[in-house]
Amino acid sequence: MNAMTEAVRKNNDIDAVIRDAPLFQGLQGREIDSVVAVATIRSLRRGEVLFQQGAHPAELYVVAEGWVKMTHVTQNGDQIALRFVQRGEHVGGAALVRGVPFPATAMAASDAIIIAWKSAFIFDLVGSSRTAARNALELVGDRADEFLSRIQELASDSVEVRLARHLAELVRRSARKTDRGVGVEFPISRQDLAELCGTTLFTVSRILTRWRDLGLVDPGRQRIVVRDVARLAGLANDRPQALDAR
Amino acid sequence: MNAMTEAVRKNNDIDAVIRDAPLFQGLQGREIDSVVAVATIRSLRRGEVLFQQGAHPAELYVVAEGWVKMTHVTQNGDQIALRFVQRGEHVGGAALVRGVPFPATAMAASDAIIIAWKSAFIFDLVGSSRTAARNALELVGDRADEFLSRIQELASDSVEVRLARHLAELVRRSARKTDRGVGVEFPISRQDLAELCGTTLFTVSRILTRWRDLGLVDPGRQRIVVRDVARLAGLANDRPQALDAR
DNA sequence: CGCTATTTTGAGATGGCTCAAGCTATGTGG
DNA sequence: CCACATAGCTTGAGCCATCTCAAAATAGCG
Repeated sequence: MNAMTEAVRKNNDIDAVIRDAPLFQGLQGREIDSVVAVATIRSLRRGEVLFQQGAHPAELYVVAEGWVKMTHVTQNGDQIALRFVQRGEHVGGAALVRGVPFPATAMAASDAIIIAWKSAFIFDLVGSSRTAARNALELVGDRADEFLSRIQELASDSVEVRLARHLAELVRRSARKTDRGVGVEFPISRQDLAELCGTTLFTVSRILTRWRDLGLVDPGRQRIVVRDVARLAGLANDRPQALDAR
Repeated sequence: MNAMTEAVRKNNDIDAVIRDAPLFQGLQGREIDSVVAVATIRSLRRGEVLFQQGAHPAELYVVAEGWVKMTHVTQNGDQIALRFVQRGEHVGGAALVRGVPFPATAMAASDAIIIAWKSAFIFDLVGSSRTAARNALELVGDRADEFLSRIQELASDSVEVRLARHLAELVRRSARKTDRGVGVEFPISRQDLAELCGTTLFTVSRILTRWRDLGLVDPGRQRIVVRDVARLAGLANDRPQALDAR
């Protein structure tokens, strides 16, 4: 594939991501065309920060390629990983449409490509399109739902169940499938998993070691492959018998 | 005060609550008048259920008098108290404007008066009024913020800090001030507090006993009076020295 | 090949949970 | 108006999941 066709493929690709983005669902004709027209692209290298917690949103973002980690820092200084955002999803979109500061910092978890729109353009859109306004409400609502399920977890599940659930979710959304199992497709550390589950990296490490001995996962340095998705999902649903030998 | 003037007072009162309700903020003239016109009133006795978790919202509610407890039941069967709703606040409003099932059950925590609107009317309003649409977004966004702060708490504060924070919040919103301190103005059990903090009634009981010995609170059967709001607030901000003797 | 970040493992401490038992307001029926 | 029933609360004892801190092992990377 030469440079030219590669560029064309990329454009089509980005076009598709834009048209499928949650905030733009259902937009028609001129509206969606103008959204595509004014989109800008930027690429991030792993570790680069897209925006900081507390900053005022100036742009709306969608991930076109790669993964972005959203981290919230509490008053006590503890880090919480709110979410890993993948291709097709908004980053910080709920804050932007509400006009409030970002509640978390967004950092590229892998090299990534981000699509961006100036906030003024988005405000116009949401103000003028009933469909976009409804999408904005849904976006924020989904965020609330997600938070509620985190509260449930923290209030009533063990660390092991929480880890199983988040890991199952990550591999469900990941495309890296091998004959040996399904891997998380970006580098993720024990610390990252700990922040996702509200625990410590030590506890995560111990649990992964146990799961490895049971043949559930194949953990590595910044890398995890789930060898038995079904059993992991069983654990995630708080069915301890998922750990029984087969 | 005779029955007639009492009825007039009540009406003015309810009128004021409606006009100040979050979803109706900023509505003008005919719009707000029609909102007032079609409002219906109902009263609940303590313990009565307004709606059940999982039900599809048929009406929008605002509390005109009393308190309503929102309880979410997890898959494991654990109860979580999401929030105690007071006069002027919506109950289940975020679910209604989103058109999703109620995430929690609403039960009167004291005798209460509720103002209600048919959901069709509210959908018309939110669909036709830009102001109401923006208010809906804010309502849902505030819910998300609230949930995020619960996640923070659960992930990084001790039970004692969480209890201090929720109790401080309750008395901040409560109007029952006496010379002996500030009381929560509706009956609230140890179990209720435990559900609010994600702990057990035993742990709550122990902490309250300790606080009583320190002169911080005056706990009773389904009743709590905070005698030193400032020290409690200090605890809530995770400053252990708040417990030092004075 | 050595440096450094990441991970594992160990040992010990502990906050909060569980369960059992007893206590005390409050309301109720006799 | 008393005695009893009951719901709510307290207290005790034991336990255990998880945290903390220290140290060693390992794996990439420059």
